[in-house]
Amino acid sequence: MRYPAQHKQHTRERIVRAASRRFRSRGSEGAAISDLMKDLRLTHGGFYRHFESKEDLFNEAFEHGFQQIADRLIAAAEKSPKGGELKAVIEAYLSLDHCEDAADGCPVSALTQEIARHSPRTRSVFQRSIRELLVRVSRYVPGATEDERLRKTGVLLSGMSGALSVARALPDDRMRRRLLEGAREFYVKAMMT
Amino acid sequence: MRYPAQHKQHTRERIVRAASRRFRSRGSEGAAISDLMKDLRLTHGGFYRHFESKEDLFNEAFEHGFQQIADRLIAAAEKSPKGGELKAVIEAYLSLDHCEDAADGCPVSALTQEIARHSPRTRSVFQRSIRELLVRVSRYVPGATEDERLRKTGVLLSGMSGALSVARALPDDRMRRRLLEGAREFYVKAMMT
DNA sequence: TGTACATCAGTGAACGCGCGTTCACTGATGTAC
DNA sequence: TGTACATCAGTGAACGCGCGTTCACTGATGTAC
Repeated sequence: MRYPAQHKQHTRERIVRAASRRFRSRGSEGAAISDLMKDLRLTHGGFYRHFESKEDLFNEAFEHGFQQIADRLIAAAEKSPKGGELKAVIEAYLSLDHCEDAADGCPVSALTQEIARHSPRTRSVFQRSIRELLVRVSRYVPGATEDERLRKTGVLLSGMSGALSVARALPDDRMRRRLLEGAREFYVKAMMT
Repeated sequence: MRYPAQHKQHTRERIVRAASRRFRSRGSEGAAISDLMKDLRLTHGGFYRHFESKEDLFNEAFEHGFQQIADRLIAAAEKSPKGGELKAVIEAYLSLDHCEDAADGCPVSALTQEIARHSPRTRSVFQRSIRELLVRVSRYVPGATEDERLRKTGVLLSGMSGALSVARALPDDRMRRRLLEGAREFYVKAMMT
């Protein structure tokens, strides 16, 4: 059957959103295309009307995740009291909420390790995405020059993503909370100076 | 044919070592048992004389990787001048060598994200392994109490693993070096106080 | 000491399953006339 | 305005492949006698 003009684009966006969640919570190999399509009450055959390959979807999906986490960190900063923006960013990133919700969380802490093993194409999409994230977040990070702020933001975000990844792998709730708490304190203190 | 008494154990250890390297460089899904066994000039059928399942091997393999990285960091500390131990640990972890050699590198920066998606059994092996690593490395980290030193070590190692994972995913060599360098400077400075 | 049998690490074919991808088909709506 | 045809998002069976796991078999050496 023939669909209204914007129908196709709408479906495409729904696929990206659903995929982005699934990839972040299960990894790219843990999320099958037929399951993705089932999420949207579609069948797997139609997938290839929208994307050339699973890898193409993967790339778009984590790009979308990068925008989502940037929006979220910026929202946290903007609603915090003047001067507390960076602290708010750190506490949002290293929150228990973020730890427990990988599906809507930062792609860096969910997918970096497998992206390192993906194709050059995927890795360059990753590089572009993370650079944009850094640019957007760096305005809350102190530093004499733009360059210095970007550098510090890179260290901060990669460091926090490591803490979050480890926390998610720990089965013991207490140990997980202690790591997150320790990391929050550490980065807030170390980044303020 | 029947083999000498210690033959079986020897083969088992060879499998663990080969698997440990392969898993760290390709992930657990990227390393097939038949390839692992081929590395040792054996066939895949014999694998199950040594391990109950691939998951069991995976667990032993990353445990082995944890010991390896601990040995390496301690060796770096021990051969550094008095008072420079922590700096040596940080610079060894965040070295370009370590970045380029995931196969013999730290399992945290190679496998944590997928371990978070593995079974509780695997995650508890991970927890035990990382705790041992922290205990061994914490003696070079300043802090008033053992507890404080462990905490700081956890933040440090998880943070460095994040920087290393991101660096490995970046396709651009310059950006990778800058991140590693920035992280080295940051952690050396922040951890000394 | 010699003989018959047991052992068991390793072999390689086979099984079963999941999954990415392809493809002939459907059928409601748009377009040409 | 009405009719014939084209379009194309979505369907679902089928294909091909990789891979974890199983299993009957091999054959050199150890053990029982």
